[in-house]
Amino acid sequence: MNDQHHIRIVTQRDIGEQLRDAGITPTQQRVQIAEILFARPQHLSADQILAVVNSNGPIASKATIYNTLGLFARKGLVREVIVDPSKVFYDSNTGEHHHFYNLDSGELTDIDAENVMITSLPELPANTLPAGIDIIFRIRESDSEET
Amino acid sequence: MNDQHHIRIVTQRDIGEQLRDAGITPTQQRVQIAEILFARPQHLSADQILAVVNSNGPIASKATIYNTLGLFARKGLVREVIVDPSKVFYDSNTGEHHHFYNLDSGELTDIDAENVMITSLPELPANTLPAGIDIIFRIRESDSEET
DNA sequence: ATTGGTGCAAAGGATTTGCAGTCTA
DNA sequence: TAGACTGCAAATCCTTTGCACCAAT
Repeated sequence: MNDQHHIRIVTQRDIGEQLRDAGITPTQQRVQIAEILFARPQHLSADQILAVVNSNGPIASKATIYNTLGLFARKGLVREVIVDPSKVFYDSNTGEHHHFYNLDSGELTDIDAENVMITSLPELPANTLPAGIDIIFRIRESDSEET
Repeated sequence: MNDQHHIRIVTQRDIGEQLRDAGITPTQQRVQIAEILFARPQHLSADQILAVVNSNGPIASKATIYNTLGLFARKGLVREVIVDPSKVFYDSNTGEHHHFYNLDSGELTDIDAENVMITSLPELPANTLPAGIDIIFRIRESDSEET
């Protein structure tokens, strides 16, 4: 059990380093949020992160969650996924990939970039540079009602 | 000038027919909103439509705009484009196509579907059906600042 | 008359902001 | 200690809702 403890500390240090490398001061709240996000590739809303962060006692406020997620996104640590007008998802998978969005469950699923090959690219408008491609496959449950 | 008038009336009738064909009762407000949207393929936010509709005197309220746009979207007359967390765009082009989204100007531009060929499609999750594909090329002005 | 549609204002939910207090370096 | 970061609450912004009034059948 001491090893367990040791491992957790090491993990935290690594995250601190990562944040520092990204030019972010690793505060307690930021490390906590980063730990949750980077535990595995996942898609969480600000609200969900707030709930998880504070599940063992109050650690961060709503404002801090938003500030931190915005900061992480600007620094490229997470990717904002905009598929639902009502909220933004933060994706801890920053590799090139796309998404399924289940309209019925609201669930977001990764699609590896190599499973979606675009063979023909459009010409960019004058004086513009590419800033990213989002491909969203909207899906529904096979038994869901038709509108 | 009488011809002009005549033409406008005919146009309105056509839109009324279109709405009826879509199962929508063509009220004055709905026709006005449809006229604006279908004048040409374009991308407008609820707010912009509100402004245009009422530019020559108050014709529709904010609630009616939202109700109508939601109705049109459910009936397949317009397509909701979700690229900006702060607002939804309504696209009067319902043909298959994709978008450039200029992060600096907020401008949305159509890309003909034939200019984006996807050669490899991912497997859908179990028990789901396709409900649409959105492809968004995010771009920025070539002279814009890097974060 | 009945049903559906509209307007207004209030309610809602997500995100941002201002400022005082707290932590990091 | 100085500057950065956080918390709280109020403020914003977009969108939805509730309910009374108006319009069409």
